[in-house]
Amino acid sequence: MENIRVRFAPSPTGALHIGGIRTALYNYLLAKKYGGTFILRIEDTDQTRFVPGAEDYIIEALHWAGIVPTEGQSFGGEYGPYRQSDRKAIYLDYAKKLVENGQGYYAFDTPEELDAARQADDTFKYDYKSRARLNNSLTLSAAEVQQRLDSGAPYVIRLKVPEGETVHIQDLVRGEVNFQSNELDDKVMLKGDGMPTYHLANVVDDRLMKITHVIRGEEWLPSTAHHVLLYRAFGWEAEMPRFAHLPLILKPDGKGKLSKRDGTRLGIPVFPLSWTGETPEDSFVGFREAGFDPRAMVNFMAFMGWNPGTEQEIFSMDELAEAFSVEKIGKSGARFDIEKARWFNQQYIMASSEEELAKTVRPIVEAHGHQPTEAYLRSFVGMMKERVVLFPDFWTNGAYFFEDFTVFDEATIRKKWKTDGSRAIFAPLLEQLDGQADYNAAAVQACVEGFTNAAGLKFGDVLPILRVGLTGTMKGPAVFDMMALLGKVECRRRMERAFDLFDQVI
RNA sequence: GGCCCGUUCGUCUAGGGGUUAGGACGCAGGAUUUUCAUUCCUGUAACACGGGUUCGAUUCCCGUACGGGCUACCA
Repeated sequence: MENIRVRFAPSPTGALHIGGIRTALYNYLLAKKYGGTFILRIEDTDQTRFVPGAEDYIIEALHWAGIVPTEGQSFGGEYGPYRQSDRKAIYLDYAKKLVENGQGYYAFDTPEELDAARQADDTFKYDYKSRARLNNSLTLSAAEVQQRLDSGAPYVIRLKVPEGETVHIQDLVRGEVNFQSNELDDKVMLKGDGMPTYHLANVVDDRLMKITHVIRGEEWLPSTAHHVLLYRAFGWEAEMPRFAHLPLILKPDGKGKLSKRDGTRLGIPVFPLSWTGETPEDSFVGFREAGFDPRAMVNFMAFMGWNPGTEQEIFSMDELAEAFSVEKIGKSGARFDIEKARWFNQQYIMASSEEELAKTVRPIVEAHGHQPTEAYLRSFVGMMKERVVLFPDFWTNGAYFFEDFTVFDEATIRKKWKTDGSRAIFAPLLEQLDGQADYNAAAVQACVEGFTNAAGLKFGDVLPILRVGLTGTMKGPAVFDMMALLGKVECRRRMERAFDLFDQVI
């Protein structure tokens, strides 16, 4: 395959759903695999649904995910403009061409009239039958049509769907799909406000931008028949792009496709980035803010509906592009499973260097009022990285590296600490620890072992006291490693504070 | 309702006329770690149903059921 040109064409109506990210990803992967071009086109033809900030959101989300366009809105290129509202005149030309060729016609029926027709008959369709009795340039005289146009009366341009044909679609994912043209309605191509509908704009732009593959969600499959008819009407059918319709992403629970509401309802992210809408109901947390590594999100999304056919699970973007093929895209909907996403994230965190992790974790720690040295922070993330799933877990599970604990594991202390003697027993340990010239893990361990043996205790009597005394919890990295990082003075301070607490509380 | 698409463990999926139907997540148990996590081992669990075709269907065909999408001057 050569000169692959694919596009991701979202509508800026709000935050970009995770399904959109996957569509963008598959397009990107195909382009990357064959050295093609990945284009971002903004489909803002519905002025009533335009949401300020949505375009910026889309671009930022793509950058964050590493699915970066090589051409398109805000990325430049020779086939612009890439925002459909900036291409209005182009669509008008093509819509008129349709009328001139006899493949389209002007229609003057008002939305109210059409609503009424649907009210009267719920099977009403503006099609090859009904157009003969409706208000359009097929039924009106040429003079009357011209008069209406001249008077500035509102009109739309509709596609004149041919009668009695079978439209064949060769879908890369689904194989051959057929539609009877008699089932198809005469879709509006140019709206009353002069803007094109999705169908016209999409076909015209894909043609003008030399798109070779249309990879989009399954919801577009039914209207693809109209698109094929449109290519035919313009005489472009022979160079029509190839179609690939992706399976939908389904709700984690219940039935139906994943919706933005599922995120809030289940407390899981279904958007790449957080979005603040006008109301709390229209505001959502993103994968980024929830603490996901974008590489993990991408890896996870890649596997929703596609599989390399091998047993490898962890893929970098480069590996994904290498292994990707449209033929391996599945046909059935994939249920969104946040547990799997969490597993991927854990894998990526464990595989990350301390340097990388420190960079991500620093802002989290600083948000809690601490400015650790880089060395300290790196040791910290190194010790914690096998014990976290999401980035915020570093703080949630490891705050004691930076400040005193406020609650501690009382159950363990009750078992191991005696108010009438433990303090005296452990006092020598504190002294011996203070005597360590080099407070490294091995030295501290040797010291603790020496104390344990001399006191006739078992490791199991001493370690929990140290661990809970230092951190408040029984969960965490190796005690001696933590002690070495905390340092002699801090350990002594913490133990004395803990002994006081133990005596008070137990 | 009409048109279109789909259906392998709870989930993501591999596979494909004759297989012990494979992997991953999750869950359960065990080993290691005198913590937790990691790691390793083991277990759990699936071809929607009914007819064909065939020596043989989970795999091919047709139905049914179920699920989904579309059916706007929204994308």
